Amino acid sequence: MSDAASRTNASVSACFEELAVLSEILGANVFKVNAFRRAARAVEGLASEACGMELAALKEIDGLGASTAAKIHEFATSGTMSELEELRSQVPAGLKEVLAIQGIGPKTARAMWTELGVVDLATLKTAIDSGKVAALPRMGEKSIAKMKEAIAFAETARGRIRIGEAMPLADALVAELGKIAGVQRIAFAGSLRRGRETIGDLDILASASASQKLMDAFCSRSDVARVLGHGETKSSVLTKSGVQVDLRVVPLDRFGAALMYFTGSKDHNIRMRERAIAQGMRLNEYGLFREGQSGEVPEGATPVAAASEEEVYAALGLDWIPPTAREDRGEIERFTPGAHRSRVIEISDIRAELHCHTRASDGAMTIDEIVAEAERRGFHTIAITDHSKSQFQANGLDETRLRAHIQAIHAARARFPKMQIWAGSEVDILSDGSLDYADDLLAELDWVVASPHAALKQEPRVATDRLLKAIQHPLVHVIGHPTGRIVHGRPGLEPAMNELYAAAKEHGTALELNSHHMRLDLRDVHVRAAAEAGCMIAIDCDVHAIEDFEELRYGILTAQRGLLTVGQCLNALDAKSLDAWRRKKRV
DNA sequence: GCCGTTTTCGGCCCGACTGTTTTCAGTCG
Repeated sequence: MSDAASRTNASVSACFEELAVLSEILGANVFKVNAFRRAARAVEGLASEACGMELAALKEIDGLGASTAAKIHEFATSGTMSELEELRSQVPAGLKEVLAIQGIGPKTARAMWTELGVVDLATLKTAIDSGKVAALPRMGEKSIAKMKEAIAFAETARGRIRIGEAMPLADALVAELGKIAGVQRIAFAGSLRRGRETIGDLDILASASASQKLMDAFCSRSDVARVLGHGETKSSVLTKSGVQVDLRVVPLDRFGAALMYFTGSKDHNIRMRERAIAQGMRLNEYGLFREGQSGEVPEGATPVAAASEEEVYAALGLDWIPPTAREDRGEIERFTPGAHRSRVIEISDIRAELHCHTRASDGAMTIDEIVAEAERRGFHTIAITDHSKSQFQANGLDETRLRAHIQAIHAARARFPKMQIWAGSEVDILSDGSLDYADDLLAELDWVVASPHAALKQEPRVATDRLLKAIQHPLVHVIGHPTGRIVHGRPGLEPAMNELYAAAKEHGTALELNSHHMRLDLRDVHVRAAAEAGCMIAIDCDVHAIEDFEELRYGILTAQRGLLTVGQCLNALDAKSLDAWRRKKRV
């Protein structure tokens, strides 16, 4: 761990998270534990690399203080944190997986470790079977049974699922349950509504005149594998595909407060409740309430605001904050009434698709089919960008085929007079940063997306230089999926992103936010940092088949999480401006 | 460990649920 390669924000964040878990097991002050967790999230959401920052600058970051800043500094120079090493030497490594079991918290984990010698899941199971766990205080028959079930679940659980799997499931559920008689309002909440790239479980919120009927219907759906809980206001099921879905029913006049509460994030909610308290109010899932003389909210009090999110935010002195911004990353300042803020991109702003594949390489559509679909969606521009020759497994085009393809694409212009149709390529950025076609051929193309596809485990410095070379190339318009990561698949390259942003701005090269839910690359924090650095971003769907156009919604959610403004998105330019931007690379 | 329109010390979000208890500790979201 002594090379600079692993000193990313993700690894710093993981250290703080581990500090939290280990100190929690050791019985540390819960506020100290929370402070470590908050530091972990603060670093994770940082625009620039924490390890490259000065101590003084680190201390200024919300959620970091003298102690956590010093730890980051130590990590930057030594590759580790001495306090973390100290805790690791005290706590068995396997206890972390014990603490991760649903229903087992720090107190229980600690008791089982110190009193029964439980050090991992295997010793936990042995301790349960031998009856030793049952001998602990407050540990009865039901607790043991639940623990066994939770262990079995943990051993088979899927973990978080990608947004592209969760969203269709949520849409279908909301549509299906919304048809049940008596349902007045229904919506999904949680991290899905915030547009996170992965989702732990689905949260669905409803108001209904006959709550029990809705709950019964929910629990008896055909794709339910197991009912985890079945009450009048809250039910949970596990679907056959292994996804946990929670349904909660709230009164219609409290829907806004509940939607806000269940949308989160937890950190955002905490900030909102703190804000309520500072104004002599209390906020919970039933509404915003004014405190009485005693400082408590009187029983049965009427809320100051509850029916809509807008009301609740307004009563707290804020403009409505979009769910994608609710991560405790400065949104309160941003959405203070009167604060200047540029309009963030929306799906209806997108008027061009600049990265797609036809049957010439590995796509499923013809040129005409893709152009027709783009036109149908109200786009003014489409760039056809099939793979280059090194992508032989994707039937990449050699020079001869590409020249013929350019002719075929240009010929389509006569059939779609209203569309701006560009002959392009998604040219491979080879491992040394050179491109897969010679410059003279690239110059014949209207549009060049340069992407890394192979050698995705390069050292960060090598990867940075490789991508910089492509960004600086005078014929390249966009860097496609810059890191090559796959969500829940592979980490991809870990270049010094700040260097990429600076070079992209200087050379007028755009960076892609690839909308496909498997990629989402750039990711949200990258988009935010790139936008702050003044880069142009292309939001593309990397279309291979007609349904891929629908991936745009995930790209837009990610862009919104990155606070990308309309003016910084290539695909939101009008046809003439976009063409003018393109031509800057063709003089 | 962090933080400040009550504070540089003394607080730190809130409610529900569960199972174990005769009043509440622990966990979760």
